Amino acid sequence: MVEISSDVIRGYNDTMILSILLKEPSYGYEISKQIKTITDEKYIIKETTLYSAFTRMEKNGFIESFVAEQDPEGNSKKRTYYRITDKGREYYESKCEEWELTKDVVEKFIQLR
Amino acid sequence: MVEISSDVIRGYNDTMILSILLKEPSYGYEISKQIKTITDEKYIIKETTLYSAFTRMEKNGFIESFVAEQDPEGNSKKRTYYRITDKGREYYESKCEEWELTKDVVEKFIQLR
DNA sequence: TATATTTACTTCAACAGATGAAGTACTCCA
DNA sequence: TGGAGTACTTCATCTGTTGAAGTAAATATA
Repeated sequence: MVEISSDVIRGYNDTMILSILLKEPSYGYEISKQIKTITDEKYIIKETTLYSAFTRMEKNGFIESFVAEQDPEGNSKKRTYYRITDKGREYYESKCEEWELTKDVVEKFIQLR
Repeated sequence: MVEISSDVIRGYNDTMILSILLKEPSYGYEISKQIKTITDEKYIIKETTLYSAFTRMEKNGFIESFVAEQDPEGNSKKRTYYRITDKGREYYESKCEEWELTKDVVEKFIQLR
């Protein structure tokens, strides 16, 4: 079973999270489930990786947080939602461009079978 | 100008070096020039990255070093050459497999234009 | 011949992102 | 009543990358 090493995916955790937030605001647990589903369980983001990415990206102005209740009555558990900012959208797009370049570069050294 | 961030390439510096050593033994300066040429200068490996990769990979048994003279008379500058081991070849192959998986995963989150 | 550039490294300290361990607390279902 | 699931937080540690700086021989240029 081939596994993805963290050193490879390192540069793209933020991009994955942002790509999910492009559609609508979301929160940690939900985003981690989505990443799992989208990748057919090939990649499962670690909790600490995810939450530290939130902190970092909020500091960088790529996302904004807001607290919301799980149900409208307000008698349920609180969640911290995140929404992507314009700066985040720009960053995401630059990462997509970077990916094309990275792929070209890495593939010069990869032998396909 | 799109630039490759070190966090992206992190997992593949070793792979690039090994891919060059697959053909024949080589040394630092030569390998760095080859990476530059092969990638059309899109990626230039930093000296410290390169030499720390050598140390790490030798420790892991992926490469072996030997010192050789630049010309047969032995009156020239010494170089440390590296040669890939069987373990290194295995590692390289596993990295190639991993790459295919990584590419699939990342591309689920990338928007092409 | 003097000097600048290229070749070929080494050492070291600092940094950033990923991660394991551990803990908290609430909800839901059997 | 208790276990699984949800939804996080804190903290210490690790690894690979990097900048800065230094060394020294070989080669090109003036």
